This record gives sequence, C-alpha cells and structure tokens, in this order.
Amino acid sequence: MNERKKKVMEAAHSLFIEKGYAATSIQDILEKSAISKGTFYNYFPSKNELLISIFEKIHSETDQLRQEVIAGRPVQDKEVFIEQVKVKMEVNKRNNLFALFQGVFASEDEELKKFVKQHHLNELRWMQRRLIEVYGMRIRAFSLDLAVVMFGIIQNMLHFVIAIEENVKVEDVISYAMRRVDAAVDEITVSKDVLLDTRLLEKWQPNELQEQERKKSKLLQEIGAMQTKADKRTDQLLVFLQDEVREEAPRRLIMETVAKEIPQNKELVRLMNDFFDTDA
Amino acid sequence: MNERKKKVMEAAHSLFIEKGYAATSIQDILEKSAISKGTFYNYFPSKNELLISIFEKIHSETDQLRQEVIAGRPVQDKEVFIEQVKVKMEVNKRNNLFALFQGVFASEDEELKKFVKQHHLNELRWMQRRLIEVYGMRIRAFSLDLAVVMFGIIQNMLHFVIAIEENVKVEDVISYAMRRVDAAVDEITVSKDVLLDTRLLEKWQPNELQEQERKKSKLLQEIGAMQTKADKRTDQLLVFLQDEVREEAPRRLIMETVAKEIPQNKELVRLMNDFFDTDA
DNA sequence: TTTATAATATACCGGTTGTCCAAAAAAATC
DNA sequence: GATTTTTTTGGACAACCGGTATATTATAAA
Repeated sequence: MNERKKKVMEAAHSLFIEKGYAATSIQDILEKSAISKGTFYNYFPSKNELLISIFEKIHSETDQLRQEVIAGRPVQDKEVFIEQVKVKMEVNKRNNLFALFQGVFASEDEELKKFVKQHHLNELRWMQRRLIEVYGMRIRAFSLDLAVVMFGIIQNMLHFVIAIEENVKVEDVISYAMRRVDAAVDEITVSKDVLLDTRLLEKWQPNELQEQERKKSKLLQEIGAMQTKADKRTDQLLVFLQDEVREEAPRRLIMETVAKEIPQNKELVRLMNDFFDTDA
Repeated sequence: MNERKKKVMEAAHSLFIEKGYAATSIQDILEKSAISKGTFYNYFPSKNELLISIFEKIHSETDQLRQEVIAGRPVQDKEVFIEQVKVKMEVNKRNNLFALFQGVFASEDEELKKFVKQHHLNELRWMQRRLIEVYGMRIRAFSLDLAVVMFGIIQNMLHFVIAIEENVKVEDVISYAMRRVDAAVDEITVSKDVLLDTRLLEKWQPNELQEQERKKSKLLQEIGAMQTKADKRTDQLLVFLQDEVREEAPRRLIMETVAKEIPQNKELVRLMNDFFDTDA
C-alpha cells in the first residue's frame, strides 16, 4: 500500500484513539498528516471508509498474532486459548476499540454498523469453535451459550475496570472468566441447560463471503463511476466487466485483458486485484 | 414540570427511539413538538441536556416500577429479583437505550458520558446489593464479581439476540443468567475465587450526591448568567446567594427571602426549589 | 518531451448546533 | 382594564461539520 496513505491512516488512528472518532474532524487529520483535503478524498471515499480501513488493518494484524500464538501447540490447550483471547483484548484496549465501536453505532452509517456487527459475530463464532476444541464435542450443544457467556463476562469486566480506573490485568480477567466457564461446563453438561441454538450463527454469512461482497460492491461502484465519463468504446468494455463480475465465476484473465484497454484504469485494476485475491 | 416542556421531551424521545440520537436534528424536534427554536433553548441548554433529562425521567420511572415489584414481598425471593431485572431490561429494549447510550459515547460530551457511566455503576451497585440479599451474606466477598458476571451475561446475550434478529424472550435470558449465577455461587463459595474488591464501588459517589452536584452547578450557572445583566443592588443579592449555596449547609429560608427581591427570578426560584428538594 | 497521474489549495454546498435579538403574545400584577 | 413581566416566536447569524468540484501544479511514465 501507498506509503503516504499508510501515514494518513496512522495519523487518523492515533487521533481517533486520543480524541475519539466523532471528535476528530477531517481537518484534524489533514493537519496531522500534512496532506490536503483533495488528497484525502483521493485515498478514502469518506471518513467512515477510513475507519473501516483502520479496523480491517487492526483485525488482520490481530488474527495474524493469534495464528502465531497457536502455531505448533495443541488446540485443546487452555493456556493457548487464553493467550489468544488476551491478544485480541489487549489490542482492543490499546486502540480504544471499545469506544471506537460505540462511536460507530452513533454514526448512523449502515455499512459501518454492519461491519462492526459482523465482526462481533465473527468473534463469537471463533470463540464458539475454539471452546469446542478446548472442551471437546461433549459441549457442542452448549457451545454458543458458553461463547456468549464468556464473551459477556470478559467484556463487562473490562468495561467495569476501565470505568472505575482500577488497574486489573487483562489476563487476570480472562483467567477468571475461564474458570467460571470451566465450572459452567461441568454444571451444564449435567443440567443440559440450553438457551441458544448452536446453529444460529451459521445462518450469518461468514467473514470471507461478507468481505467478498464488499469488494465486489466496491468494484461495481468504481465501474459505475467510470461509466459516467467514458466514451462509447470504453463504455462497452465497462459494461462487459460489470456483467462478468456479477457472474457466478468471473474469469480473471479475461477481465484483466479487457481492463488493460481502458484508460485511467489504475484504481480499477487495483480493485480488481483486490477482488480476485482471496487473501488480503 | 411545564406541560409544554414535557411535550417536547416526549416528542424528542420518540424521535430518538425511531431514528437514533445523532440522526435526530433539533429541527426535527422543533417540528414534531411544534415549538420554536428560541423556546427549545429556553427549556434545554443543549441537545445533550435534553437527552439527560429524558434519561433521568426513564430511570426514575423504572426505579419506581422496581419498587412496586418488590413491595410486600421477601427480598431473598429469586423470582422478585428476576422480575426487577426484567423491568429494567425491558425498558432498555423498548426505549432503545442500548443504542442511545452508544450514541452518547460518540458525542464526546464529558458531562453526558459521566452521567451514563455513573448510571452503569449505580446499576451494578444495585445488583451487587440485591445479590447479597438473595444469596445471603456468605457471598459478600464475591458479590461484586457476581454482579459483573450476571450483568455481562445478560447484556451480551441480549445484544447478541438483537444482532441476529432472533426472538428470544428477555425473561428467558435473565433466567438463564440466573441459573448460571446459581451454579457459580455454589462453585465460588468452595473455590473462594475472588477478582474484584467488593468495596471498589464504594469509592464512587453514589447517585444522590452526584445528582446534588448537578443541581448545584445548574443553580450556580443561572446565578452567573443573571449577574451579567444585573444592576448593582441585584448583583449584591446574587453574590450572597452564590456564597450561600456554596456553604456546607445553605439556609433555604434565607435564600428564598433574598431571591424574592430579585427581578426576573422565575427560573432562579425553580432551580432553587430543585436544589433543595431531595426528591425530584 | 510529452503525457498520464497524483497532489494541491480553495471555493463551495448543504447540513449541523447553538447564540442572539427584536417583536409579538400571553400571563401576572397592579 | 391597564401596566408590567414573562414567555414565545422566528429568523438572522456564527462557527463548525463532511463532502464535492475544479483549476493548477508537481511528479512520474512513456
């Protein structure tokens, strides 16, 4: 990614942490990163999209860390699980993500809200899966309940600790929650107490598809924008791309070949690569 | 309270529920309640203060309901406790308070944030106290932990249920949480597992003092505002009131007598009554 | 060197909350 | 009923906000 763009994101990020999302004006970001307004809107279509970019970066970095934590260690190891949770929570704390998420919900921006919500559900799904790995299939029927319980305890505990400005270690909180879940597992396997259907989350698009949808819509948006100022020939090419990207299995080679013939195609090509690369 | 003012609050309230806090402009409120901008700012110094007023009203009404639920029934009755929790949660849900609170945090208004935070702590304190009443003194050492756990489970569960748009009854969620806490109580009294010091909350100003501080500051603000357009004689009276209200134990009768001699004292008198009335 | 692309500065738009004020209306007081 | 006080009105205004549009300049690719 563009060095300059990265710099803007970092400046914005630190401002968001420092002053909060809503309280940070675009003017502030411009001044801190020493760019002009025009440049800013070249990089990001809106303040919200900038925030999403920052979120995405944090998440992917966090997931990376989580991977590293578990690498070469047994999935049922409770310590590994705790460490993985800790990674996330500490990132959240360090980046004031709690506050930022809340800011999002007030923004009334549907896309942004959806993004945060989806992230929350992903996180829950992750925890549900990991809990099954840790405690075994016997807790499968209660896995979603347990995930929500564990999440709730940790989140509320941290929230409380932050509110009263007391110093309690994140790992102590997580361990505490883990011990409560330990006990709950024993108890629930006896009482067979179930609240939520384990498959509730399955109905919700998993992350990758959601991501892919985002990318597709971005690409289509760009094509649409280009059409407004395209000549006849270019327009035909663009229409083809539009149709192709909407196909079940868009053919990358063809699309790239066609795109080559379109003038001012840089952003288009960038978004197309983004669309076809399953990994970010 | 002024009928008209009440009407404005109701209009704003319904708009906030409908469209959210940030998305509701003052203009919207003016139109819905059919008043002018000038009048609005006569009633409320800002949009934030209006929101606080609404919160206060909801809270006091909810507390009232809670009182009624327990009236004449034993404090250790679990069903009573569950019903009381349910009252609050249903009010929250009905009034979209989750979303409104989040809107608050985005507003970056310090007073508003403090208010919501204080409310959260009050709620925790209430639950801590009630848990002791329900389970007895033996859980005293773990009461704060348990309160946070219970709160966290309920809140997260409800949040999740709303997110996935599934219909799960509020009371089912609360009962579920209650059963988890039941088990946790048994387990913890054996393991003696403690995370948070029970007295952590004591340090935080209880609601009444906080309230009183708010009223005092409002009163002082009004006095300050009046001073700017007061003649010499009036100014002397105002200065006296200012000093008196800052005393340990302000003398109501004296202040009221002095206030009578001040022209255009309506709002002043109103705020003074508010200040001296311990009950709203 | 030419040409395409990126970055700049700035004016502008419609929106926001909140201030201010003169004038009209309503209420309270004499 | 007349006078005074209080409340309400409605709109101009200021200072912001996010975002658009554009003409100009700088930079890099051909």
